[in-house]
Amino acid sequence: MNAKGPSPQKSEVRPPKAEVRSIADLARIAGVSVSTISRALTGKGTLNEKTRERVRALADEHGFRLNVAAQNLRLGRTGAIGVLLPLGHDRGQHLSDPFFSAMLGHLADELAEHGYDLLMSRVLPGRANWLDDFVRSGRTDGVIVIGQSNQGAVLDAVGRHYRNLVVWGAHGTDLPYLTVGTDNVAGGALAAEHLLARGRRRLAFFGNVEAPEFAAREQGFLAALPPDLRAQVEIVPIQLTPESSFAAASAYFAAGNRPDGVFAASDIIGMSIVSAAAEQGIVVPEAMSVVGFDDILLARIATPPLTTVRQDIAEGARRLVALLLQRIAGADVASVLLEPRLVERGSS
Amino acid sequence: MNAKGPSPQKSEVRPPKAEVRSIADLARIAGVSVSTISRALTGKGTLNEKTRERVRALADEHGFRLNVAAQNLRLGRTGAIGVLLPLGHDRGQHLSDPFFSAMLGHLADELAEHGYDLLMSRVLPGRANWLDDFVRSGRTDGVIVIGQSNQGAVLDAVGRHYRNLVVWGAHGTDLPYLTVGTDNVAGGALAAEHLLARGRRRLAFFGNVEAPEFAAREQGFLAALPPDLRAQVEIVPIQLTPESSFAAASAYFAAGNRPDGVFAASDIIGMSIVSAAAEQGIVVPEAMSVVGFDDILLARIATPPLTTVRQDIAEGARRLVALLLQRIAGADVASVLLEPRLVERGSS
DNA sequence: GACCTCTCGGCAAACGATTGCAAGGCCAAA
DNA sequence: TTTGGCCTTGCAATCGTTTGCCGAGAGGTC
Repeated sequence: MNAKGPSPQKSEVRPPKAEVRSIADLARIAGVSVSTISRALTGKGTLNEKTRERVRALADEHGFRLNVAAQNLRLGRTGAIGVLLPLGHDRGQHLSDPFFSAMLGHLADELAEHGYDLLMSRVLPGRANWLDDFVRSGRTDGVIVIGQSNQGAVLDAVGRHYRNLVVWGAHGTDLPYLTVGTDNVAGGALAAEHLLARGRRRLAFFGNVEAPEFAAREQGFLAALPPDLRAQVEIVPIQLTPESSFAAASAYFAAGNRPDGVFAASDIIGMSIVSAAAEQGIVVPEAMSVVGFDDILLARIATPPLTTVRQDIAEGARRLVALLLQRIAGADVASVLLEPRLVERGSS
Repeated sequence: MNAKGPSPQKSEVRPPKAEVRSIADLARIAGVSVSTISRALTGKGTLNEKTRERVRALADEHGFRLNVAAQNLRLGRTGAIGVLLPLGHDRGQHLSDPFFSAMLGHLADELAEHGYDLLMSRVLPGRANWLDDFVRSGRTDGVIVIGQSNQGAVLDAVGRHYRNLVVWGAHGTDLPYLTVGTDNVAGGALAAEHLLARGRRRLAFFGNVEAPEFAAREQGFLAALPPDLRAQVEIVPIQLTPESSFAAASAYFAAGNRPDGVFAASDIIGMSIVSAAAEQGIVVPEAMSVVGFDDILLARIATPPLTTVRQDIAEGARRLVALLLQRIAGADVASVLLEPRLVERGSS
């Protein structure tokens, strides 16, 4: 149990001396009024430096911290930002995709840096009011939705009367809410150009085009192909979970389909394809090139390492938070479109 | 933008009629007192059914929802559970492991099912008081810590005076806090037995033994080996991130080491090893068997699919939440130890 | 018609903080 | 000694709910 890494530094963790639950309790002990305590602990207002020090020491001694809930109620804010993941018809579906969890991690860091808590909520299916309900409950000062999924209508409706809403996803025209997202059309084009440059001609696209993000990737992919090839591209509808995408890919190859170049709408789908292909004796990259999308951390340690269209998740998270906080502050801000980048690895 | 999947069902999302911010506003409009509004909307207390319906309709009409913050303040609770991930000296480190994100997703579901929000917080390194501070701020009704990491001392100190604390991790004796975790020693033994059964004799363990979870896996692994083999096992210290584990594995193989059986302390490490081995021309599973730990979703779609010691994450999340809520309710509960299971796949 | 019993809904005090306003203390200048 | 000004700190209202207590009617019975 000996700490070897980051070890305890500042002060010791110690048990409280007496039960001090509110500033009123502390005021009694200190022999001052509650306002003095408040001013001492928040640092707001003017107060004699000695008094402030004395109160702070006393608070420390009793292990007292201001109650954030009460503070927030009084200040008319919550100090928390909601992060919502729509489309969870399968438990764990979205979070199973490392892209989402990476995004979540970066959002947590970024929000923490700005003093906000991150209130996470998976959205259960079927409730049309999920977003409206969440917003109205007043639990957070703003909302970040990761992925438009097929919930465009809901986002539109809420975005029209609720301003503190930022969505990760495709950049539509005239959306009533802010978006931050990768240029999926450009990303699809990158994949197409790369497969063409590798001499691939029998092409396939694997992805679920119900979601606007994926639809844009497909569209960009097709648009960048010469017309004769474009007409022959096979579109394989596929779900996001590893199991179902693996199963679909297996079935596809087992049916005798033999494309020589595949663009997968996500890295997870890409890895499923590689794995399914291997089982059918199709060797990647010799017999078939596979290009993914996202550049999740695991893409590098896949076997073979996955060529992919990289989205800068960290930058995305930074922009999402920045935009939202500016909007909360009342600033006038615009949506952001990030440029994707092709990362060539062993799978193509 | 046409919704195809779960489509809007119940009521329409609509803008509010007038500015109704508090039950006082609504009371004025309805011509009743605030208590009546409260009773109508919460369903608590007795109220004429007709009045209740009338108030509810009016609230709906104006898009009014009770302010959760105020409600919680009054009720002396927060309605939120904190989920903390310690040891984040590398941004995104822990969340990059699908194990953590899967756990997080299941926790979110499980908590939502019990009416709690999930307040997520990555813990920044170096602050010895991180947990104490968080607990004292009163932002949540309870805390779930995912992974003991090297923070045993901190957990001990806080656990002694704060009861609503549950930790995912190793099951120590006489810990002052509740734990839910897999029997890591048994898991290590499963891996050892499996490698022995495959006829492997030149064994290696890859993992970071600073964390008690991993140390227990190593210990169980070693204990299950015959003494002569045990003495020859190579212990390769390795970090959790994909990049660093891949780099370490690469260096290890490049140095000419050629074990024929490897036990990796996590699936991510296992996949890194397979990938690094492939680069050096070591064929898995023919020349070397690899066994991972966790059974993350991706283990199935790895190439080759990864043999691994499965932890039941969903069950773990369920137990974590159940234990915490029982404890919050004042019940007397005990820590839980889950049995791991070996899942044989192509990598061994 | 008087009295009792219910049922319904209003009053007001909490929950734990923040903050505008003003009172009191202190010091220096007159 | 008086007065004015500044610095420090206290008073009390407020944020939006919940809920114990109690009064006012309604309805029933004799």
